[in-house]
Amino acid sequence: MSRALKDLLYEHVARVGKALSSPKRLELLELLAQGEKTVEILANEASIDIKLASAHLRVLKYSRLVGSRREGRFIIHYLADENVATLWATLHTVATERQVELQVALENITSGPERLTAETRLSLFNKAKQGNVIVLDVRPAAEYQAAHLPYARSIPLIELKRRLAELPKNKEIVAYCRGPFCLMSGEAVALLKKRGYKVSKISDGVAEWAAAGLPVE
Amino acid sequence: MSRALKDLLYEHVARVGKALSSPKRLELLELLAQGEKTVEILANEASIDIKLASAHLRVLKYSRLVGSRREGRFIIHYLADENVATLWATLHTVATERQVELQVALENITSGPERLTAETRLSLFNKAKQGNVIVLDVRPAAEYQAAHLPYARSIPLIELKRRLAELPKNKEIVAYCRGPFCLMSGEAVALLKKRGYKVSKISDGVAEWAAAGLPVE
DNA sequence: ACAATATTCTAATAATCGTTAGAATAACAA
DNA sequence: TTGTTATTCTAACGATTATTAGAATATTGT
Repeated sequence: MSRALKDLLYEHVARVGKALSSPKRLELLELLAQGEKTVEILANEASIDIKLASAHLRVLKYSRLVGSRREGRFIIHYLADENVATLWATLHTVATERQVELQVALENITSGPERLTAETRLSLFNKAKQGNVIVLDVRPAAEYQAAHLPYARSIPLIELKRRLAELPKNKEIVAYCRGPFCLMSGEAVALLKKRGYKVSKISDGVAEWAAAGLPVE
Repeated sequence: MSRALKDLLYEHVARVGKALSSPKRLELLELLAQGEKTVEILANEASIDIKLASAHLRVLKYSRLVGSRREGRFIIHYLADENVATLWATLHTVATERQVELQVALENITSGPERLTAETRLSLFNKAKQGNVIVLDVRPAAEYQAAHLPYARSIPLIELKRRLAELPKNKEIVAYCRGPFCLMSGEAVALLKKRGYKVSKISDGVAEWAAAGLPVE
């Protein structure tokens, strides 16, 4: 009967939904959207036990959102394709739009109500192209190498203090990191502002940027 | 500490993920994407008990994907906004792309490998505009009224057999229903083909059509 | 062959979720 | 007021999931 078929179809989609139903798994997905990683790195970044990270990755693999391959002694995990990053971006966008509590919580990170529009993104892209603004990627170097915003320059947050000389004080700087839930760009802005730089931040990461239809490098 | 804040943020997004983690809730979401409905209608369409539908709706309301209002004796449930329908479309698209099992199961519905492309949609839109093709909406009349594809004509599947005279045999007919998981357009095609009509179907529903950036009426 | 490393697999427990049945509520109709 | 209808709320059960600890596996280096 057709009911059994329908149930089967929704069952399969729900498998993906289940993968998205745990906070820790979402955090892992966001991390993987920055580039492929080992379990250890994922566990450290998400502040959880390696065994727990492995268990969550198993669910993500079962839903086919994440794949893995062995490389020597390490097992590398990665997003199955770019659409998975887009799904994550769509999900957190809808969540932010709909949940006032989430908006309130986000205000602790974003100084203003900085919802990026198509124009904001495009104008940033053009200013970066013409060299009128420095787009600053403060994520770890490996993530910058995997993918980054166009014309972006990499100075990881941990190295920022000792590499201040690389940044000019007269030019506008726009910092970004992993996405709207990442605190790194906020810390970078705080540091740079104290030192007198003209700096602001955007909430986009590469996933959000790409989901908006713009190119990444 | 920042870890607590991060946990809170992902927690809130996961609330939306949880809403998407049950097959029945997904089916309810798809039904609501066709237009607002009472619990009784939702329960009947999804083949579940009213109490169970009500319980699932409570989860959907908690995640803010669904809203409700009282109208006399009935309580009407509806999607919180169009982005929720887009989220559903994105979710089942990614699921279908990633899960071979789902693709196999879908082959029982779709005769061919009919992934709609931007060109397919646009060419259908233009042909419909010029009257070269009849776009046939076989969903219940109320859902057609809530929203339908541009230039579409409504003949609900139940009425199709007795309203055959309304359809010309020399013109191309393209049927659609609620989306890729809905069986109605398939049944309509089977019926019409047997009677000698030039008929095919598309897997899009209004949610998929709108998510692709095309207009609905 | 043997130890070390990175990670998964298995098992166990507590917490959460899906589902059902029965009581409660809110609007309407007699 | 009393009954009827549509729906939610509460309580309960078994099924599933998150998390942790310990054993097992695959690869590398000695």
